Amino acid sequence: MTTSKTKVVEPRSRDADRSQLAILAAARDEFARHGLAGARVDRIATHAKLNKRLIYYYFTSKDDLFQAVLEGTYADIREAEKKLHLTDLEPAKAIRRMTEFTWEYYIAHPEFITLLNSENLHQARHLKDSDRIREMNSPVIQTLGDILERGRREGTFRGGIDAVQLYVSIASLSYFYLSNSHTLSAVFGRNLQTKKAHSERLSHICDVILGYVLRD
Amino acid sequence: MTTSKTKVVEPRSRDADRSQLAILAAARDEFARHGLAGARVDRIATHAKLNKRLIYYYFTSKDDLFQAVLEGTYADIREAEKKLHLTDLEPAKAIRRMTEFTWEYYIAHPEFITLLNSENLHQARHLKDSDRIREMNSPVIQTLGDILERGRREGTFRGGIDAVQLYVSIASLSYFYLSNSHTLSAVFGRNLQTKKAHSERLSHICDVILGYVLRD
DNA sequence: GACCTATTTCACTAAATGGTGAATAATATA
DNA sequence: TATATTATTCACCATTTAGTGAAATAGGTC
Repeated sequence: MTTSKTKVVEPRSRDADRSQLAILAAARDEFARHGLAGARVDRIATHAKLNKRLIYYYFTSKDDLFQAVLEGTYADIREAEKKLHLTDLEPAKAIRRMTEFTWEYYIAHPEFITLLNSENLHQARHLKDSDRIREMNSPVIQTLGDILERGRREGTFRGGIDAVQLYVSIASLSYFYLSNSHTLSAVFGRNLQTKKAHSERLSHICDVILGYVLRD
Repeated sequence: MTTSKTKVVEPRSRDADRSQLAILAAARDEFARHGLAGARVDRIATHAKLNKRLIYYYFTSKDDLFQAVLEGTYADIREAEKKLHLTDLEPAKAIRRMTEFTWEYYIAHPEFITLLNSENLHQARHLKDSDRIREMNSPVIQTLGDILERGRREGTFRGGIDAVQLYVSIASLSYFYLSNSHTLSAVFGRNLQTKKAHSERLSHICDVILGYVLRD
């Protein structure tokens, strides 16, 4: 219940949280577009509609800001992963669901890919420095292990599959295609970013993953 | 047969070809290490042991130099691909050979990965501008199509496999692992760059690809 | 040996860039 | 209402960076 004064409806002119979020959003976009070295702090300030000095007030340095952006990006994907209820599904369905989720997440969050590429160019320096990220261990590996075990007992899955290897492979097949779509499109002379190409790719990926996991 | 004068052993003090090659080598290293925006022209000059002005004399601009580096990088992999004689092998062996080649090429040429990542960050701008690269079409897709057809006729391969999709998948499984090994190692708390981890990965990749290609 | 041209060095610049000290204004607090 | 604190603006700087004009020099050619 707010008072009837008009002031209340208007956004506060000072709001530390809002400012930080605006900086983080603008920074995520800028780093995703241009990489760490190519990103411009001035441009981040402009897009956040805030004074550049504030960026240093809240985030100390360009590198620290990049780290904060990475932390947010990891927090987001971990959050999305938690909403997958793979345990409810039968093994083959669960693997398919997980594969489709991965594809769709990368499609919906292209900045995730370029940010990770940047971080790997820098040898995961910021990630290693971040306690927050290291504490956010993915629940997916554990779940995937359970599903594989379940499928093997049922007799539908082949045995001896390492959950980490499979997880990396599922990610690979989507990530590489989307990350390198520009060069691949140019080299193959065929646009890989159409709706049709996307659905063909996802279908192929599911065939590869299930073809591997399912017993002959 | 050279004369006995000591002078002959010493390198020529002026040699345009040698200078260009030295610049290209230093540039490839610098771009691979730091990306396009992070690369420093001064550093390239220092490492090439040549005056910076020469870089602009031969390559006009930083972007043009990057394009030249990309051209060289693509020329190299195309050259290596040509040496694969996949047609001599039976289908399953050929697919395995191709998969192992891809893995080993990326291992031996880590700069290939970071350069491609940079180029994709820039939406393949330089590649699209380069007639040289667009003329270098990979023979591998054609060969792969032939192998798939052969395997299907023999009855060992499943039908309906698209050569481009398969090619991309083979590349994906190696590329993603190596490109993202820093963040993956940190997240999983396990070093993915050991000799053992490498051989386990390659073995898994072959299982996935052959599991998909071979008929049940 | 003179001359020409391709190659290389030198000295320099304009603009951009990450970063900062200090003043100022809004808000919370007493 | 006075005061302390937090958030924001302003003006500024030292360096770095891609890029360049012009002079010098080496080596082949006549």
